[in-house]
Amino acid sequence: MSCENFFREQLKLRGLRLTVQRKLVLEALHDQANPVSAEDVFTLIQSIEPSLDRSTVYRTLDLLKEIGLVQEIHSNDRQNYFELCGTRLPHVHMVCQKCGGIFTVDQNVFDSVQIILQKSLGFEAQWTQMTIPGICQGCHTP
Amino acid sequence: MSCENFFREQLKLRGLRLTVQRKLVLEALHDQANPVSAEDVFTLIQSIEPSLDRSTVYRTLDLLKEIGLVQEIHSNDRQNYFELCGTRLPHVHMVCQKCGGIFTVDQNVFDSVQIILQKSLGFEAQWTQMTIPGICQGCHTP
DNA sequence: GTGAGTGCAAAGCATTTGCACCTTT
DNA sequence: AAAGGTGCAAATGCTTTGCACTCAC
Repeated sequence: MSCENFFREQLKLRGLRLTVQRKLVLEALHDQANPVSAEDVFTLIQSIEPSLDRSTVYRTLDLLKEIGLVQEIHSNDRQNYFELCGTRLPHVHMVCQKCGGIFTVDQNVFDSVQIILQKSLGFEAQWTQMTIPGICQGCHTP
Repeated sequence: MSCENFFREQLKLRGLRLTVQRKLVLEALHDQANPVSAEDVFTLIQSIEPSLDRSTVYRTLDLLKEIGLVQEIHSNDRQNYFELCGTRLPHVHMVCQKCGGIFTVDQNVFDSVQIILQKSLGFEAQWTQMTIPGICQGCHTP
């Protein structure tokens, strides 16, 4: 797992340590196809290491974010989601407001809008860090 | 104030009532140039009507959202923001991840992307219900 | 051995809810 | 009079924090 080596390296760089808990969080994220909430990560690890605490999950997600291994996705439901980055090309998430289904599109779909925002406002949009709400095909015609 | 008439009309349509509190919330929003948090609304009204409760603010904002007079903006700080939108065309919000500044663009900027998502995935995106994270001009070159 | 990291419990904070009383219609 | 609306207080849910103990280095 190249992620883990990179993580270890970055930790050493900062005088931090690679613990069992940190490995578990990284692994849990690595196994997911879709973004997961902190609670999801917590639950996933529960079965392997029941003693792990929620606060450790939060602290580790924060750390991973800082290092740049993890992206936080701001959703419109209360909680935020996390995703290991680097495994795929940058992509944008959509969430169906009815069924909760998650869909993705390639970031380049937004290239034209990106340029408009850039030129008109000087705003550099970060598409990969958000979730587009909407209604999916299945829920649209029930 | 045409907002209030529209509000009154929509309330009647649903068998709901126009109360002093609801008028105050609408008024408070009407006076703001920029989006405000629920707490802001609460504070603004405090000086006029100190007995008004936070929960009433939340309930009223919810109601106004449902009616379509108010748009909710999901920011990156903890709290969300609200904005009266009956007076303008539907618009999309952007939040600077550094300074927290809120910017807006007209919804039609997204027309082309809307069609792409629609045709390729059958996904009907709801642009006005999301917030685009990014870096604003001011924070980009400090 | 030393300081970073953890679990635990408690605190924060924005928001929501249950309920008895009040007010609009 | 009836039903919707409000204030109050308590609860909720996600997240953060303080602290003493533990463990990676």
